[in-house]
Amino acid sequence: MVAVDLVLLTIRQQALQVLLIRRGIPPFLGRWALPGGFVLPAEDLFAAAERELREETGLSAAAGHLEQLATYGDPARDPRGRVVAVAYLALLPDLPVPVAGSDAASASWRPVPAEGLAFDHDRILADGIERARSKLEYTPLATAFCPPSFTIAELREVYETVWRTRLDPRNFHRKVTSAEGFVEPTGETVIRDRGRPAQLFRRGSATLLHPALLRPASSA
Amino acid sequence: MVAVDLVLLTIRQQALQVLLIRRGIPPFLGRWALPGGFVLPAEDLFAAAERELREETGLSAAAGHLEQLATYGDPARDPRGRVVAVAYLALLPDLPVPVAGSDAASASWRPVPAEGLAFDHDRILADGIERARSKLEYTPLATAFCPPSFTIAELREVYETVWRTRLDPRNFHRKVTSAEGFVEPTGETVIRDRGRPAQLFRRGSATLLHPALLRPASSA
DNA sequence: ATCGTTGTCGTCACACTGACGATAAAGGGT
DNA sequence: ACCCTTTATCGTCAGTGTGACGACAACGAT
Repeated sequence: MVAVDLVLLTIRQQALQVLLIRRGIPPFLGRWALPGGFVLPAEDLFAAAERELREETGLSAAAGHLEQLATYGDPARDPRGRVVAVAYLALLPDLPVPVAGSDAASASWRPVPAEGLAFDHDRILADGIERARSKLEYTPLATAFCPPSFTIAELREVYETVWRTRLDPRNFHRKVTSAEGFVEPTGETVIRDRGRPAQLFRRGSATLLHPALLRPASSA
Repeated sequence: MVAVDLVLLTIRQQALQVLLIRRGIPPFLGRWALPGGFVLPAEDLFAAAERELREETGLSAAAGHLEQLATYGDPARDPRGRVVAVAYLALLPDLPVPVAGSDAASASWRPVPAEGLAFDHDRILADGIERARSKLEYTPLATAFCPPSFTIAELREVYETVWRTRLDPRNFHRKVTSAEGFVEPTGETVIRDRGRPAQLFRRGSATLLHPALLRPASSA
């Protein structure tokens, strides 16, 4: 009667992508759906979300970020009967792992926006994306999409991808490095493709950004 | 198995208060608890929250503001067995009604912080208060605590009470009146206690404040 | 009339922002 | 070697929002 559904977001191939599973059984046979499953009788909700995350990706929650999103309880959301779904949102770095499918034969990363999902998963996904967009503004969670060390340009690409915007590299650099506890320099530098080598950074200790990085007004 | 719990906040007697019910049956007999109840088999979660709100206060959700807060599912949170609680947060104007107790004999407004509540209601209440504090920053929801028309000073008292801070009346006035769609003048004026008459305002149409009203740095 | 009280407008220095110029440090081609 | 392109990083400047606070307006009480 109580299920946990996951919105797993990552950035692959310059695009925001979500992990979806093609359903092998009715209802919604053959349709894409968010991964999820029922909560075990003596299991905490967060623990259930962590378990699903591990089953689907092999990752622990520590690698990225996992938080409760919202709960969906429309009596008609599941044709089989009353199922209340507690949705969790995860932001994950790009995995070399091509999704260790456990029971789900065909799981894969799909670009967002995705449409025509099973159940009310279109709305859950939309809510998750909006939450992610908004959290980038006032928390350092963009680093959850990055590997342990990264350049400012890579962090900027995260913002540009999630917000679907272009950001001025010079202003972005200034804001990120002046926001207390957002990123810390590792001291190393690295050459990515062309151009001058960039400094490497790791996540800072802040949980809230001050000042915040507000997205530009027009978000079509 | 699925319950809805309500965090009903209002401002009475210059203080932030929450509606609590003294439990008449075990477990936690005699302790204060958040109002709540089980979700009916064919009932939507939001509808269940609205129903509880109406039963406890006689108010409809339209009078104030009602939103989902979070879901709590620790297997041990209810000694009687597994109950997943979907918590809702409501911000309400000060009711002349002294709480129309339906089944709950002893419901009353209690000042926050309240401690020693039944179940995990201490945490739910704390989460609700923090959500309310934070929402005042970037939404016009402070008006949900006010009657249909109000003065800027009354709106300021809402902020001061919820944030436990003093705000400069002149700066507050400037920010509120310059934030697009926050409040609209009704054209009328009113004399409250002493001093110069104040203009009356009603809620504007905005759902997001721009620019936001950030709370001062130190929030003890 | 004077005073205390509350509401409203103005001023000023400072912080943050967006737009954009300038320089640094790499690789590629000739 | 020498340009040229590319990317990273630092600086500048005007506009805007903010906190601190002065000034005045409009009421009731004395």
